[in-house]
Amino acid sequence: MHEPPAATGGAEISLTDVLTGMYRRLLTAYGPQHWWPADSALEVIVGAVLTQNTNWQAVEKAIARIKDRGLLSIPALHETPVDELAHLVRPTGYFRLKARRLKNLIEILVVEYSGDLERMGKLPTGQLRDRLLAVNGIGPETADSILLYAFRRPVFVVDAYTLRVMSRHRLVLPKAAYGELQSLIMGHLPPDEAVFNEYHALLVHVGKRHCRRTPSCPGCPLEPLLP
DNA sequence: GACCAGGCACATC
DNA sequence: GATGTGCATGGT
Repeated sequence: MHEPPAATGGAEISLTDVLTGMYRRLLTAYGPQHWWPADSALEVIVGAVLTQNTNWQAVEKAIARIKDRGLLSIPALHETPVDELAHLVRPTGYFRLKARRLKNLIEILVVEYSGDLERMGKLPTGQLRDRLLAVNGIGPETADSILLYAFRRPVFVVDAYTLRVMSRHRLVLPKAAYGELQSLIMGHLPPDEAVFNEYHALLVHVGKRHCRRTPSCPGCPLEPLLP
């Protein structure tokens, strides 16, 4: 994995420089995003499942409903019937599916780690990721969100906004696979959990406002990015 | 009334 | 390996 040699005229820019420059521009324009908006690691995990293909406002409602009933704990979620959980997370859509997915995750937490997130957190990052991915309903983005925002591992989370922003700026093709974009980014940035945390949040923020399929992007802090 | 939102699993070719 | 489809509510 080599950086392109610096051009004699100083015109060439490495991917590391591009990614670092994007990060700096976004942070300057928008400031720290304070992600993940949650009070506990368990809340991050629940939110990560509920936000699948769903806007965050709906997730907040659902989490509030769970909290209001005092069910935001591993034992309580484990005891809650799946139908009752489905009712609570209804605002997020796919509610039967998501209730089942939450139960799948809670089940392995209880059975394999005594319902103790800290015990699960003793696994090295690679093994932790594999274990999460083996749960039905936990895909790469959900697993990586949990790794980064609940377990604070230096893993870059790729999502629809990441792809939108990066492909618009020609760093990858619009149809790039998850792992392709993730390894591109992680291969060119040092593994810094705090930076990955902030960077992903900033990409979501800018992606909601810009980088859509429009010819120009007035007001975007990333424009112009590349020559 | 479309269209979108911080995906994923599964079937089919 | 690539592509298509079901899952579903709520806001704009």
